[in-house]
Amino acid sequence: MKKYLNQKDLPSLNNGKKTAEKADKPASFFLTVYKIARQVPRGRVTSYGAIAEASGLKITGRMVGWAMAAAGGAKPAVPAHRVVNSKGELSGAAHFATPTLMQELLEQEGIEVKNNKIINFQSVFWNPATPGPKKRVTKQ
DNA sequence: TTGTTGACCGAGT
DNA sequence: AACTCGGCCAACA
Repeated sequence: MKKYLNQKDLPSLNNGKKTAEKADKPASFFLTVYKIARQVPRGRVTSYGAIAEASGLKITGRMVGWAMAAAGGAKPAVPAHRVVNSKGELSGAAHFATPTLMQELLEQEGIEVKNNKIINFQSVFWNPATPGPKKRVTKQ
């Protein structure tokens, strides 16, 4: 599998001018996804779908996962280990340097992982769409 | 160029 | 409870 070492190597970015016909839209959702992922605080996690939703772009969790797969060498680093699926499972663990690395990183941040799944997922979940106080539910 | 495949997700069978 | 399916975008074969 091909790996991207840094942003310059990413496909379809601004310099690629392929998808950048309009200026009011990002040329690629990669950067948007990375930006959101980097806001996840230490000791908290979010989900692929939540990032997709918060991006405001028409992308789905699948695309976020794909972006994460390419995030390996991105600078600044993307805390991809803090992104799990909607059930709190470490579905991306296999993509790390070692199959156990993702879990180890999470445990270092005080997150309990058992059976490839986060314990107390609900309480450590961090929603990028509502990062602040959890009042105000502007959902339509 | 067309078709298949994802670190997904929720709704429908 | 297990399974399929549509939606999304880009990369491969």
